[in-house]
Amino acid sequence: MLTGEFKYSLDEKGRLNIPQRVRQSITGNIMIITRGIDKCIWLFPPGEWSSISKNLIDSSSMFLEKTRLIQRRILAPAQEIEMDKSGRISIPQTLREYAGLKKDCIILGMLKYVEIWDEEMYAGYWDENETKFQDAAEKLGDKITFKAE
Amino acid sequence: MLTGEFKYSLDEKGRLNIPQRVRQSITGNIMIITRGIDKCIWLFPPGEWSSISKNLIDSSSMFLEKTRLIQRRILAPAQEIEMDKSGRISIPQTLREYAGLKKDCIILGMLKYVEIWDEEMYAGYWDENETKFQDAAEKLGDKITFKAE
DNA sequence: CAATAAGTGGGGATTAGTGGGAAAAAAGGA
DNA sequence: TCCTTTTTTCCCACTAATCCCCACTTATTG
Repeated sequence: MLTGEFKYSLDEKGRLNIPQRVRQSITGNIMIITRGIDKCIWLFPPGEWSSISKNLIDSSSMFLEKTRLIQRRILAPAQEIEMDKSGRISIPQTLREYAGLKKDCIILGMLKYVEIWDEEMYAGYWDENETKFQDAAEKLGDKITFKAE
Repeated sequence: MLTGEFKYSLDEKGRLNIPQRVRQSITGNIMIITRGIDKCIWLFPPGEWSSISKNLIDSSSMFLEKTRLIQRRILAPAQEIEMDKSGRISIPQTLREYAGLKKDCIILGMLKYVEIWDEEMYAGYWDENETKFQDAAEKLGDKITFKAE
């Protein structure tokens, strides 16, 4: 899956175009859509999803609280969706509400999956988290450097 | 059983539609309905229910308190219900009260079973548990990663 | 600037979901 | 017991959502 940050709009019928650059790295026209962590939607190619969901299911009994939390939040909202011939998806209503999608959306290619944000929510996310990001970056400082050549 | 998160309303006659996506993964039109853990209702396909209920009964003696708790809470309230021709169910009154169902309901496909929540109660559940979920997710961080290639 | 690729909009058919009337069954009362 | 009243079930009709397809517009490339 490629990376990239794109801006597209939901049309009148609630369809969202997936950029060609992202689509070309997916085989077939099926994706798995689910709630992300933070107020965004996650889109997985079927293969990636099955390995993730298998990990989530493996350690699961409905009688454990932790299992129910994970299942309800990540696993349950997952649905297979199809991209139409021109590469658009329809986002299920509950997910649209969760992510607060109105019209303008930001689509993020995350190598193995895709995130969909409402544009304003995404701006809000960075307003709140820029500092945390700076800290996280600081901690990477020791590990990640350009090697002298 | 498929996953998916859906929003439907109880109608005037107290009927609730089960989404086509969920129905199509069930053979026949019979389901077992019972109290769930947390303020929701559980719906099982007959096959799943018989293995769960057998587990609950087998590993238990009525002389143990813990058994009686589980039996009264999960096993006893269970009833068979039928879906009508357009795929709706009528939810028994005691269960409706337990889950606080008013009008708008959230239906969660949980792979092996289905959960039914009152919409507001479900929102409340996440208000209370979002932090617990974030912790649980954070702990999964070690286990669930994309393998370097 | 022409040719091709990518993205957008919308009409019409089909399916899913909703509401409600009428028949059947159950409950209640004299 | 028999009649009335209420509840449940069954079915049909209407509405809304989804899907499928095609055509138009915009962007990209040589």
